[in-house]
Amino acid sequence: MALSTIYELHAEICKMFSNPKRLEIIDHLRNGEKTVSELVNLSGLQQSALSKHLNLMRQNGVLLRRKEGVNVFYSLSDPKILEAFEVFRQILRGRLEENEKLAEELKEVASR
Amino acid sequence: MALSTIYELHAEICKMFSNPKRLEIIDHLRNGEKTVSELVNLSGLQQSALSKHLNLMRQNGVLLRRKEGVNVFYSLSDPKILEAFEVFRQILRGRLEENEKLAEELKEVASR
DNA sequence: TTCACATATAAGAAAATGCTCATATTTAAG
DNA sequence: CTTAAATATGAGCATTTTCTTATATGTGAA
Repeated sequence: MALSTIYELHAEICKMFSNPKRLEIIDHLRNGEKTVSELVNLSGLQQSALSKHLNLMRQNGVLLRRKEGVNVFYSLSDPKILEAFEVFRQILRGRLEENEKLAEELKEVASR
Repeated sequence: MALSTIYELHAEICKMFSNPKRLEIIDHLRNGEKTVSELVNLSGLQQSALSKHLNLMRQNGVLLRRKEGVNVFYSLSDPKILEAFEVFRQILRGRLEENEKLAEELKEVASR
C-alpha cells in the first residue's frame, strides 16, 4: 500500500472518485452529516455495499466518521473537494452543451 | 456505452485520470504538444501501452491529435483540467505535510 | 514497388473492482 | 443476559483494467 510519487497519490484519489455511487454519496453529504441508514435510503445501495464505499472514502481522508449510540454519522472532511468537483462539472457542462448542439444540428439535418 | 447521469459522466472522467501514467503524460504535455515517440521516451512505457493511453484520453476529449507526415502530435485540449488538478494537488500537499508531521512526531517518540 | 520507421490494434493473462449473500460486531433496551 | 437494530466484514463471482507480445496500418524515401 506504499504510494510514492505525486502521480500515484493523485491517481489514487481519482480512482476513489471514479465511481458514480461514491460521487452521489458525497453529494448527499454536501449539506452536512448523515447516518448510514439515511444514506442507504438515499443511495439505494445495499447496506454492505454502502458501508464499503464509506469506509474507502474515510480511509482516503475524504469522509469523517462520528459514532453516537448505535448510529454512525459520516460527513465531508474538506469542502475543497467540492470546489475541485465544480471545475470538472464545468468541463462536463461545456461538453454536454456541445453534444446538445451537435444533436440539434443532426436533428435539423435529418428532418430535411 | 451510453452514460446518463452527471455522476456517471463525472465518474468516467475520474476513472480516466485514475492512472499514474496518464497523469504523467498529461504533465509532459503541460508546455505543448509532443509526438508519440517523444512520449515513449519520457514515460518509459511500451509504445503499444502508451498508444492506448493516448487514445483513451483523446476519446474522452482530454487530448487533441495532429498528424504531420509519419509523426502524430498529441496536446492538451483544455487548460482547465490543469486547474482542477491543482486543487487536488493542494489537498494532497496538505495531506502529505500532515503525514510528515506525524512521521516527525513518531520519530521523536521513538527516539526517547 | 519495396523498405524502414512511426503509430495503432488485437489477443491473452493477471490483477483490481464492486456487487450479493451471509455473518460478525457493537450498542441500547428490556 | 437476551434481543433487536445499526453497522461492518468476509467469501465468492462477474466484469473491467492494464500489461505484454505480436501483428497490422500508414507514410515517406529510395
